[in-house]
Amino acid sequence: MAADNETIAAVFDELADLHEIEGDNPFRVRAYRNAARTLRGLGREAAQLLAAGEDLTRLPGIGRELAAKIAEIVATGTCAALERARARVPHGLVELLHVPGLGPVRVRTLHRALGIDSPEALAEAARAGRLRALPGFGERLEARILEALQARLDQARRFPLHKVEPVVARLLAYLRHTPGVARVEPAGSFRRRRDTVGDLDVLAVAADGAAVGDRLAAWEETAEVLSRGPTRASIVHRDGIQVDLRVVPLESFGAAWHYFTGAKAHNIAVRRMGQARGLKINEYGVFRGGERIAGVDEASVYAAVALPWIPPELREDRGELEAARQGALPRLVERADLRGDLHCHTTASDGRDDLEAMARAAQARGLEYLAITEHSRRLRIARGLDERGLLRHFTAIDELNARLEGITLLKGVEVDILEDGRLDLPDRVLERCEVVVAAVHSAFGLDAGRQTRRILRALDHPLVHVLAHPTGRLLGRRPPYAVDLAAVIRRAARNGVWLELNANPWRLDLDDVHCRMARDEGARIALSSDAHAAAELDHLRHGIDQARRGWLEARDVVNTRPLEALRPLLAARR
DNA sequence: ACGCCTGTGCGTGCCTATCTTCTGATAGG
Repeated sequence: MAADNETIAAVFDELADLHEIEGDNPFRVRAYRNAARTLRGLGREAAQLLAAGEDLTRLPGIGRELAAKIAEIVATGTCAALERARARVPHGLVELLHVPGLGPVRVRTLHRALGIDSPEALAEAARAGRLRALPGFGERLEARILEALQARLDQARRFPLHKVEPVVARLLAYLRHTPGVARVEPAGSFRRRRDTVGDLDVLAVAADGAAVGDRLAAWEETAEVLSRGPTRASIVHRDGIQVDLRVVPLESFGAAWHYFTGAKAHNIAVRRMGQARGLKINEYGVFRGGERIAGVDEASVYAAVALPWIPPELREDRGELEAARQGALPRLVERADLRGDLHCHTTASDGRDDLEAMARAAQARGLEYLAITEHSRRLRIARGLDERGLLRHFTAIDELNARLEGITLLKGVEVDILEDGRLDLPDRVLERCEVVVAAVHSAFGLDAGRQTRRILRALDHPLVHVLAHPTGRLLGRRPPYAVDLAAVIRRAARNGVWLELNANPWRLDLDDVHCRMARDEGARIALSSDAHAAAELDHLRHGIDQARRGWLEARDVVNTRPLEALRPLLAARR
């Protein structure tokens, strides 16, 4: 199958690294990195655009050369320019570039002066004390490099958002109890609610920045202090994540929060808009000449460039500034918009709570309906139900519904999509279900062609309402299976099948980019908890985070509808 | 390498803090 956007972006990133190490024109390096970024945020497969005969040079930052390379990579998986560059530059140097503290200048120095071309050789030289004498190096850097190599900190690690939430909560509570600290807020990708975060950014308002830095360094969960100055400090948390603290005076709070929230590309775009108006925007405020004209809150920063405030989840420079300028920002879906949940399990298959516990938990969370969707027979490990088991379960649901008030359980199933795309239960059973959720739980390793055909076949089944967790990924544990998601989204839109945004914080697929693609293609989203216990109904809020990053409004999410409006939609598939 | 303007060229996404260092390199959004 044709190379996907991630593959193309990876080629461009590597080209950027290689050219940077060679000391090539920095603008060329940036062009490669920009192109990689454009592709990752594109929301449509470049291969598809090419197949449709579209002109890729209309994409920002893609010109004749890069468009030709994209076509080459789509066809062959690589490109001649990459192979040539790889032949010129020892492979290990690219790895060296990703060691903290090393950039292109120092990597070149290492290679030229000492012949170092791999992390192993670097570690050996550092241990022998041969780095400190090099220009641009010193004893401290030598020690830090050795440490980074030994701790394998050179491997970029990202943490699932929900794993760092408790750390952030404890950190904020701790810093807020510091004398002289008026305010402490999270920023960075945590505030933008990305599904994974690389580090934690925290902003504090205080007159004495060094004192706040000292306080962070003294935190009982601090494992190591990386740097400390009068306005910023960085530490490594005992769980391995880096925490960056920034301290500003009150009048700069909004400008600093905006700066520290990013994304970087969004900041640059806003600052450019400022430039065009003769303004200078930095983390201390918005300045005309030497005069501060805005910055106490975020809204004032945006207002200085004639924009409304933009929700952090949208700040990726993926069109939000243009939308804001036109007054066309989406009205993002909120947790309170959800009226029901279309995917959960009970003790009847692999859940931990029974029907009644799940029903009451859903009601307590303000939901009006909950679809009970046990696994089907094929999924033995989850004690999947066969026809008899499922119909007996439906009887229990009917009985419970007769007793319950204020919450309605819907009779459903999460039916396995078999390797050939058929479903794990016969139609006569599926016809008895009010909600049919179909999902892949096996044969993750199929090639993209077969996996895509398999899923498309399931989407063509007239009794399927929802495609659950469309990529099967588990953050940091299991990559998405190979599937042409653009084709899946188009077929779902055409057939009126809903795509799930699985709110389990390890899954969160569809991801942000594909949620937006679905919206643009006219496919609807079912935002579901996939709860295997009553408490996991709280996972819905993680799904909301991702949905907002995907520009989704309440109307794009089917389970924002009240039950009486949903029932006809469900019935329409019958 | 892009993109704009032009005519085979030229300028090129922002701005600041800290350290590794010494007038720069790296890192951060």
